[in-house]
Amino acid sequence: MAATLPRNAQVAEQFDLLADLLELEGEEQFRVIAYRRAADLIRSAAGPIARLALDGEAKKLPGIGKTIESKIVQIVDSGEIEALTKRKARIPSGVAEFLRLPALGPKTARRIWQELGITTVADLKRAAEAERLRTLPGLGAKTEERILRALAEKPQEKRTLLAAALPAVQAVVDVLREHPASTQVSEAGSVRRRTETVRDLDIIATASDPAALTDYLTKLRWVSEVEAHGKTKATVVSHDGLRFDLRVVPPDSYGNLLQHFTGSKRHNVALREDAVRRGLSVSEYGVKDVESGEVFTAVSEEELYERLGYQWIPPELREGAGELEAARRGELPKLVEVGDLRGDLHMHSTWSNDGKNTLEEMVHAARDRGYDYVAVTDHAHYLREGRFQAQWDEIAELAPRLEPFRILRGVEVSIRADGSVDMSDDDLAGCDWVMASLHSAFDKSPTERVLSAMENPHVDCLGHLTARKLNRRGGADLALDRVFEKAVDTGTLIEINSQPDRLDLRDVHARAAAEAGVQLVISTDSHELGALAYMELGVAQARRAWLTKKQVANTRTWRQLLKLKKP
DNA sequence: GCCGTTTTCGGCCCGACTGTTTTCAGTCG
Repeated sequence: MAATLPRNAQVAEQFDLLADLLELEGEEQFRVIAYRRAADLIRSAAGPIARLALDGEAKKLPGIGKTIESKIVQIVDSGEIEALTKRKARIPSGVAEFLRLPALGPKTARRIWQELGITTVADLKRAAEAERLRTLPGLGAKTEERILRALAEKPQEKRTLLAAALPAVQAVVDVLREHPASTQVSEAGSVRRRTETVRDLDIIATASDPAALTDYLTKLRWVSEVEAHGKTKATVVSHDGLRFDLRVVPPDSYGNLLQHFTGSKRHNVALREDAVRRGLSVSEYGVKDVESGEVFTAVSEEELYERLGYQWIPPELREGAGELEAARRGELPKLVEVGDLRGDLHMHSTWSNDGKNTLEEMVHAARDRGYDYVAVTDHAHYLREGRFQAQWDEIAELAPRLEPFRILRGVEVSIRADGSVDMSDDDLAGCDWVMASLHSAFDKSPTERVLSAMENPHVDCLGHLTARKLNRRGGADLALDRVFEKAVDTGTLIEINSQPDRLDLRDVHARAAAEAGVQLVISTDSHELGALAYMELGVAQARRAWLTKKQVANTRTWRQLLKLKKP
């Protein structure tokens, strides 16, 4: 039974498709939005939504009511929402694909289907080429052109990793700040919220001479393409393919605009809905009192949130996931910061074949970052036949010279297909710190293997739990709620891995883990000196997960941490 | 379809841009 529960992603996909099809049928907009919202919510839920629905608990989530809950149960029972099955029979599958094309919304897609009888993307292309779309009133040459251009483009470029976006946007912000015309410059958008990947990089500024600033951006050396260039707005693409969007705004509503362009969309919608209930209308230009017509503008975000009755909300929390309610009550958590970390507990050296720097170099670099301790966690399979003892000898020789900084004897073991780990109990018993990770066979009962690894009394922490790789693979299908429960029972810690393409646990899962009572560790899994700085990414992820210093084990001294972990 | 410090009915975020139009619907973020 439990093994066959549909994944949240599959459930969400059905609701999204149902929303598309209803929209094509001209269904009322708010029903459609309700399904899309539910899909969104389900996709980011940590536990299996199907189990909640079966228990009648799903409708307690905001945005899911009796109807949607019963539709989730239909998916469990018969594999598909009944209403979806019905509509799939009525609407050709190709028509829903039209909606993915720019400038093609449901109204237009429906007319193309019903009035021209076009039901596949291939036919749509042919019709556009034959200039047949413009026979419909309201459609013209430009629309045909746009459709053809979109179809010619390569499908779905990859999203930019935060690790690439962050230094790039910071560099551009710095450059713009130096320009004499600029007064205030800030990153905005998803990069400011520190989402794990971003599509484009938003920057907001105020300036004495806005046109001079947008002009300056378009003429910077590294700009390869100028997509838009006006007096208050410019979009440029860099040689490495990053898209920057600069908006220059009036100084007296800088707070309103920074808030608006930081998003997220979900956060802004929730904020505005809440404002409407209080007789206020919020836009990027100001807060209007509907009754008196008075408009309040804010020079800072702090002012704006205060006017609306909230604590200032850190950008990392602005995802419409309960932050407004918490901020209204003044109960936002004090989020963990990079400076809180006392040590890095996942790091490789040349003792692992894929490590680029020696143990000595890595350890020195960790100490230079100001940590109190570091765990050397090379891969177990490179430490056979005396090599483990040899590594310990090196550590023993090095350690006294660095005191009081502490080098921990660690190891990263792999969780095998049978749930055992690839190092003997004797060797493990000599370690200060043991990480256990999935490295292969991700589809072979991953949950049971992870649960079994946690039963091992030597395993202190799970590394990169789902083993996902951003832009490459989705990660193991784990029953995370069971994993978190077992982690609490056994006293096993769970890592937030800071590698740019891992960031695993992801934000919503880390939040669920902490809420379940799991202690988390933020570590870098460094294979070279420069990677130690990835701690910033892991911390950003932790902040998106609402984590406080207390919920992150390696904000403690090693002595304190010893009391938390398995004996 | 969801939801409730006016409401179990009647609301549901806001504005810009675009293309095709003579005043706006559709799409997008």
